[in-house]
Amino acid sequence: MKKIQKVLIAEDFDTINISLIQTLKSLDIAQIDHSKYCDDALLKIKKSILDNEPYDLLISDLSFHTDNRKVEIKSGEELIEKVKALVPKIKVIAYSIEDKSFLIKNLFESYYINAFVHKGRNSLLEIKKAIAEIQEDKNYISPNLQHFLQNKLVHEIDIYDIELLKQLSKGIPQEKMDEKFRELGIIPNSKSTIEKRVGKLKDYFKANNTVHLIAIAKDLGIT
Amino acid sequence: MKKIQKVLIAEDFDTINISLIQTLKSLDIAQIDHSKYCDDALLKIKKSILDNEPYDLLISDLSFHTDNRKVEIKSGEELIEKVKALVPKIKVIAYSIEDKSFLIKNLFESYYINAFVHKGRNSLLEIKKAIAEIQEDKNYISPNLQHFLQNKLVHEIDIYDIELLKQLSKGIPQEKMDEKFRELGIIPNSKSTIEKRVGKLKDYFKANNTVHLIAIAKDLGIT
DNA sequence: ATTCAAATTACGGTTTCCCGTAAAATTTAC
DNA sequence: GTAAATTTTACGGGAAACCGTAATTTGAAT
Repeated sequence: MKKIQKVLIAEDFDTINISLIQTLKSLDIAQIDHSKYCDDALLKIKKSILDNEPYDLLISDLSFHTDNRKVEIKSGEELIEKVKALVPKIKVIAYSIEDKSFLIKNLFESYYINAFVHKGRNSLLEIKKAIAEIQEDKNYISPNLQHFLQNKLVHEIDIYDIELLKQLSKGIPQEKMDEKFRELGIIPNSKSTIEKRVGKLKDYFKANNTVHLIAIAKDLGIT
Repeated sequence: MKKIQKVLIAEDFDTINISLIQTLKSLDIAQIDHSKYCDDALLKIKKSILDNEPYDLLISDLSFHTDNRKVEIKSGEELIEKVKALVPKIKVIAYSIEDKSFLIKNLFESYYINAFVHKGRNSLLEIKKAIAEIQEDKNYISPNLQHFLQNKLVHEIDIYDIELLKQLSKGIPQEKMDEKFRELGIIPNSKSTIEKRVGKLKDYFKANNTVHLIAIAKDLGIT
């Protein structure tokens, strides 16, 4: 219930940075910093801890373009994970164009983000709303994506299924998946079981074939 | 060689609109309008012609989110095509996150855009440069994408390939693709050619199999 | 019109995928 | 501890994908 006074923005686009900063200023936030690279953002977070002036809020994009600069942290998810590990109390708004249900649900459930704001036509207004909600210790998600959170589908696939989909989308043929799973120490790993699981997933996602299945999984952000 | 005085921005994100407008103002551009929907943008263009005060420049995004509003024009490409047909003299800057070589090449070659600015960490500076170049009647393309224009590989992926990838990711099996293509009036459509094209794509994208291929295509945003 | 190159189509053989059934192993229930 | 149920594994046959080669058609050049 503490007022948010110190905010860090992690976002690579200059255009978006400018507007976000402007918006945050209009909310009378005392200190607003920004980084165009995840690595920079993490450094700022670390420094703020050493200075004993931690950030109250991180607003982070999820995808960052690569350029000639070598970076350690490539995605917003990684950044969020590391930041939350360092400063569990920090609030996080994911601010992204992504609209994959699995991905968003996972951000809330595994990374404990506090808000997901969908980049769009009125997202600045939503950023303001999200900050207001967070100050009340509530979570926020853009209205057009809210239905993702009560979507049961996501619960019914487990880590095994996700690993299977990931390996398939990395090009491991179903035929060789038993070897791969043995290599990774995943059980069960017989050809037959793997075959059946793939079949179940196709059934579940109403996919005509494995190619279709992977296309669907990609759309949902599972892989 | 005429100074650009009247500009229309077509861009759905509020954040980006604000920054673009701010940047254009700093260039002393007399009139700056913007639309969050392509349809609106086209209407503004039409009105400007009727008023005999046509726009000198259109800065357009390529992809627009759909929301509950019903729209006629769904993409920046369509908008650009229609606008250039109405006002051949108008200059166009495509301002997008896209970095697909075939797409960009096609914008210059088929739609005669005058600049392609890649949304990124310093894109506002690039917008300024692009406008300066356009006023000298030159074209502009973001430095990190310049190699696309002389890249021969670009020719190796065309609309046919993209359609093929789309149908595969929609669940049409390769085996039945010949029927589907005949249905869609796409030629060539023999099993053999389709098989060879899929093979070429796998080769090109270094995919182990079709499942892998579609995963890669999804990641690249081709489908 | 003729020739030549390139693109398209046809086709056969091999591998992988797909689907059902049944045996073996593991878990659950009592 | 045993029986039943569930899960895992094995296997066989048909379908689709994969791969090379060769025949045919198309298109461009002259």
